[in-house]
Amino acid sequence: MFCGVFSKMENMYLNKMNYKRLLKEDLDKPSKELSLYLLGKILVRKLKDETILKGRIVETESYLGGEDKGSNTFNGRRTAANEPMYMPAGTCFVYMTYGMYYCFNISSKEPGAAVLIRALEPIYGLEIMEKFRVGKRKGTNKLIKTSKLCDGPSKLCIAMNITKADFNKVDITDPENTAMWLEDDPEFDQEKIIVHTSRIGIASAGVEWANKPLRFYILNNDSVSKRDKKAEKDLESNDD
DNA sequence: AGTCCGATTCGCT
DNA sequence: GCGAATCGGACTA
Repeated sequence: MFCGVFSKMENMYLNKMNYKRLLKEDLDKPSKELSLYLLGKILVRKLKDETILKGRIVETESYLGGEDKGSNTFNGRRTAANEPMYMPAGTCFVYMTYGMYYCFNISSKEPGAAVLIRALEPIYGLEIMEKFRVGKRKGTNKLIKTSKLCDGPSKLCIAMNITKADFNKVDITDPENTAMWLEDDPEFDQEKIIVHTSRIGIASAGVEWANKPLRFYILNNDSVSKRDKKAEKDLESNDD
């Protein structure tokens, strides 16, 4: 990728009109419903120097409160660290995991529940995303395929420069917040097939909750973090 | 493509 | 102390 040169995808994007910013009422939905609603929506990031980065949400996971053993809020647990999950729908919840990565969630309507944004299809600002991703790694300067820039919950935080310090507890629907927001894409094909499958990385929650179909992704999208071939095959056979 | 492993900080017990 | 909603590199095949 060369400086100042737009990719084909970016040029396509530039020809489109501006999309509508999502409002509080758009996100005021229970976690599972919000997970599905957010698929296809555009996450927009404006850096301090006004650089714009955009990615389409292609994979989400729901974390419920109460009974959900995979959730930080299991059994009503409420601490300073998980407080954003109890805040109004549209509140960003950014936490550190494995000592070195962030995960970005958006809280949903029910107290103690949220949606983890697991993957984006990079749409705009690819060069800058790549710079953030490559810069974070030590050693190699190897280029990263566009579809691999944001194909994981922490990769997308690096590529979009989403940090806990800047975004935890921030309302993504607040018009005053011009650093990050969500946009609708009226041209997104709502008929796209959505795969419902198990969540990633919560085996220690036990099989019952680890296996619940609370992860959702767009079928055949290259930027999905982990495909479930069995679930995809089952969809196929139901489709006849 | 699948599996294994080390990195590294923080919040909870 | 312990373990984590992960990632990338190394290795196998």
